[in-house]
Amino acid sequence: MKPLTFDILKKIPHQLGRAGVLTTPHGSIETPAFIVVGTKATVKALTPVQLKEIGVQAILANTYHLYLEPGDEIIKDSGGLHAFMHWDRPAMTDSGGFQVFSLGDAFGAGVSKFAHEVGESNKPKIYDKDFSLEQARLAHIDEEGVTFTSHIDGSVHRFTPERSIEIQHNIGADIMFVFDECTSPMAPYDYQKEAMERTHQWAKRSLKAHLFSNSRELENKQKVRQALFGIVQGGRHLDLRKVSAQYLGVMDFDGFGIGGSFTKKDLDATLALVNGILPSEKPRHLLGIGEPSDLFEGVEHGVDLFDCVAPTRIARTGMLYTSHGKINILNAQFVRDFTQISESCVCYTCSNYTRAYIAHLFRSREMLGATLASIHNLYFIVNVVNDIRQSIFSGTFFECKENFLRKYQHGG
RNA sequence: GCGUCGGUGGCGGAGUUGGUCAAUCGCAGCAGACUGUAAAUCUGCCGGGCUUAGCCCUACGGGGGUUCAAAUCCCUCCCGGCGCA
Repeated sequence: MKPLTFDILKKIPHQLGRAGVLTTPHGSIETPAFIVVGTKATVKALTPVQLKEIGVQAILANTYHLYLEPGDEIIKDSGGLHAFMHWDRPAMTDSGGFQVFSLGDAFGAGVSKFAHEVGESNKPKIYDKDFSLEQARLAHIDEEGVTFTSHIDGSVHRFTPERSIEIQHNIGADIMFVFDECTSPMAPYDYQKEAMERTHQWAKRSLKAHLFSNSRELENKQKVRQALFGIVQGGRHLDLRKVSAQYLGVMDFDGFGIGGSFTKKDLDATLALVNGILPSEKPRHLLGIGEPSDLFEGVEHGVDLFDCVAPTRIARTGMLYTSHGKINILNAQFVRDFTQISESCVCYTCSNYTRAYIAHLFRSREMLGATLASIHNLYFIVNVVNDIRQSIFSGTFFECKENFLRKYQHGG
C-alpha cells in the first residue's frame, strides 16, 4: 500500500499547471496548496485551532530543529508529531538539508532563498577582516554528511542521509524529504555541480534507508505510513537542473521537492524545465517559496505544493499583506487608520480589528499583535492559493493571475 | 537667608585631570529588510542646513569672563534636590 495518492483533477490548458487532491494518512490536501511552516512543531504565535479556522491544510516541521529540541525520541515516545503538537491534519518534515545552507554557506553572509540581481549588494553582516566566515559557520559538509554546531548550545552533531531519515521516522510526519545540500546562489558552477551530485548520492541513500526501514517495519506487520520526497537541486544552472530532474525523476519517490535559491528572473525557466521532466503523476513541492507573485508563477509551471516562512515571519515584524501590496503596520500613517488591514478580507483579524489597533499592539509590543498579524497573513496567502485552485477549475487562471497582480503590484 | 549637590539632545543617562564632542549608551521616534525560521529578529537615520563616506551653522539652564581652545575652569543670575536656620 502507498502512503500517498495523488489525483489530478484539472489542468491549465497548454501549461504544466494542475489542480488535484493529495491524500495522506491524516487526510487530504487540495492542491495547489500552501503548506504552513511550523519548524519546531508549532506555527509561531498560533494554535492548531486557529490554523484550522484559517483553513490551513498541512504544516511543515523541521528535522534539524526538532532533533535538537526536544529531541526526536521524545516526539516518538509522545506518540509522534501529530499527537505531540495536537495537529490532526497532514504534516511534513523537512530533512535539515536547508540548514546545511542557512548554517553553512549562508551563515552571516546575508544570502537567502532569493539572490538579488547585480546592483543590490548582499552585505555581509560581519565586516571584520580578520573574521573568518569559514570558521564561524555552523555547518561543515563532506561526502558522507554534515557536521553541525548547534545554534542553541554549541554542541556538535552529525547528520547523514540515513540519520535524517531515522529522525524523520521518529518524528512521524506524513511526508518526509531526503537530506540534501542547498547551495548558495553565489557558489561557482563547479561547486553547484559537485553539490548536486552529492545530493543525488544522498537521495539514493535516503531512499534506501527509508525502504529498508519500511521492509523491517512490514516484517513486524506495522503499516508504513510515511512518504518520501526527493529534492531536485542544480542551483541557477538549467543544465544542472535538467540533469537533477532526470536523475531523481526515475527514482521511487512519492513526490519531489524543488530546492535551491533563485533569482526572480530564473524561477520561471527553472520550474518549467524541471516540472517538464519530473513524472507528471507525482506531486511537486517548491521548497521555501511563497510570496504571492511566486505562487502564480509556481502553479503555472506545474508546482502543486508550496511552503514559506514569509507570511508568519514578516507578520511578526508588522508587515502585512493587502490586496494592494504589503504594508508595514508600524508606519506612522496607520496610527489613526480605523479601516481593516486588507479591504474585503474576511479573516478573523480583519473582521474584528482596525489597522490602528494592530498598530497599537505592535508599538506596545503586545504579543497579540503577532498572533493577529499571523492569522491575517496566513489567511491571505492560503486563500491566494485557494483562489488559484478555483481558477484552474473554472478555466480562468490567467485572468485570476492578472487581476491579482495588477492590484497587488501596482496598487491599482 | 546660609550651606551643599545638581541643571547635557523628546526622555533616562554618560561625559566635568579643558582640545580626538554635535556629544557613549538605552528608550521613544522615523524608515528599511525579511521567501524549505539561529528571526516576537536585524539594519539605517535620529540638533538644523547643504552639492550628505564630506562641509557649514547653532548648541550642553541664562549672561559674562579666562584660554589658541570650554559641556568641562572662574564670576554672576535663574531653576531644582537635600541639610541648617
